[in-house]
Amino acid sequence: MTAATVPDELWNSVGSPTRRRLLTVGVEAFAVRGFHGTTTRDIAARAGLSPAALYVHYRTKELLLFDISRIGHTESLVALERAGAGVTDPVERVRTLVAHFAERHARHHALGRVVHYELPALTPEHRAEVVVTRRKIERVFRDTVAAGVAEGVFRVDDVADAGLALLSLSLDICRWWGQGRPRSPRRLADHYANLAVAMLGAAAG
Amino acid sequence: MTAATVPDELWNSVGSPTRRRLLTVGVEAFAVRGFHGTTTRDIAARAGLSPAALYVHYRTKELLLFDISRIGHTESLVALERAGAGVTDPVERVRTLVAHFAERHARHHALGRVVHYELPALTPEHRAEVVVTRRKIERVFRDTVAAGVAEGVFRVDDVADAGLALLSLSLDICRWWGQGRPRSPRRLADHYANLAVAMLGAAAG
DNA sequence: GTCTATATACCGATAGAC
DNA sequence: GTCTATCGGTATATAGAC
Repeated sequence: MTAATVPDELWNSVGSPTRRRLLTVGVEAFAVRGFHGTTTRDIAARAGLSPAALYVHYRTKELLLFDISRIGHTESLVALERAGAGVTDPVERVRTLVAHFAERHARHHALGRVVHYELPALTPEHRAEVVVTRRKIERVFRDTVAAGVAEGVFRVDDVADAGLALLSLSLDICRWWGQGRPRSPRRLADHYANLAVAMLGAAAG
Repeated sequence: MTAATVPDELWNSVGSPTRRRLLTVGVEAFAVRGFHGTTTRDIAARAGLSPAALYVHYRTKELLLFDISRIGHTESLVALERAGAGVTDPVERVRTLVAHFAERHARHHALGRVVHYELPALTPEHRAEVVVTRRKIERVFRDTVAAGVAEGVFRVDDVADAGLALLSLSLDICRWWGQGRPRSPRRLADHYANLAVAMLGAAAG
């Protein structure tokens, strides 16, 4: 229930099946015990390998975390941009982006915990690389708020704060999901989309 | 900048000065490196003690985390109830609660990261104990939403979801605070209070 | 209550055979 | 690419003097 299955489609860009299995069990382990609390022996055992076999695919434990984080961030940004493609009306765009991001963080809450909470465990260089993608995700939300304000359909005190608020709303789902609060990801996403639109001062049309 | 100072007032209920110092440096260390990534040697060194002296005050590393988590949760609930005491109008109550919780998670973002993200590192018994307090905090927000809906001043799809949304909005601040986004905690809290009230379908009076 | 010294266990990573 | 065996380092926690 708390330990969710990680969908294999996330690793479509990864050719090796063993690497895909390591990415999946890595997410499951890191999400529950954290990066430092997970042993390479545990990861290997979950993947059905000996402790040594891991190092053929990832030279260090941190490189496995980096691969998870890098792919997780990139796929998230690509999916977000695809969801919002062609949606120009600010109200509809906020509704679409928040619903997509919320549903994603409900369905992939284990991956969410790893990419959002294990960031400090990355080397400074690797962290800097994924932070670039994080900033792009934030900008998608902030630019949409700014566009709505410019068109006069949104009314907020501060565009940057409101953008972060949209992000927090959807992202924090990965923290509490699966702790005795059974919900439909789709319904939750719809509710949050409505909350988001209202939050920005637009009519709840 | 990222490593914030932890205010000593948080540990007013703790008599021993050495314990207070251990609680403070424990928060600082756990917030950055996580529970499993922090060594007892590091905690002891930060407190100006030998590695062995820690065990006079806390029999295990987990008991230090538990003390931080227990006090952090209790103080948070007490402060929240005090902030909302006497505020009965649902709109003003939401504004007050969200502003308080948001400002707290900005000022005490290190403590927030420990109590919210290191929960799985507690023993099942200790985790169960702090979860009781967490549920009470959630109920403060949810009950306020429910009251506003009953009075007809709020309009939401689902009371529980809206309550969690208020919580997410304020709580997630501790995740992104101090990462190159300088802000005034008070101003941010005011902005978020306005967003929260609007989110629930009330007039932004 | 603090120290130095250390027991005991485990961790990340490597060596070398197959 | 996987295995068994293991190195070297470090972790939590304890023993015993002061």
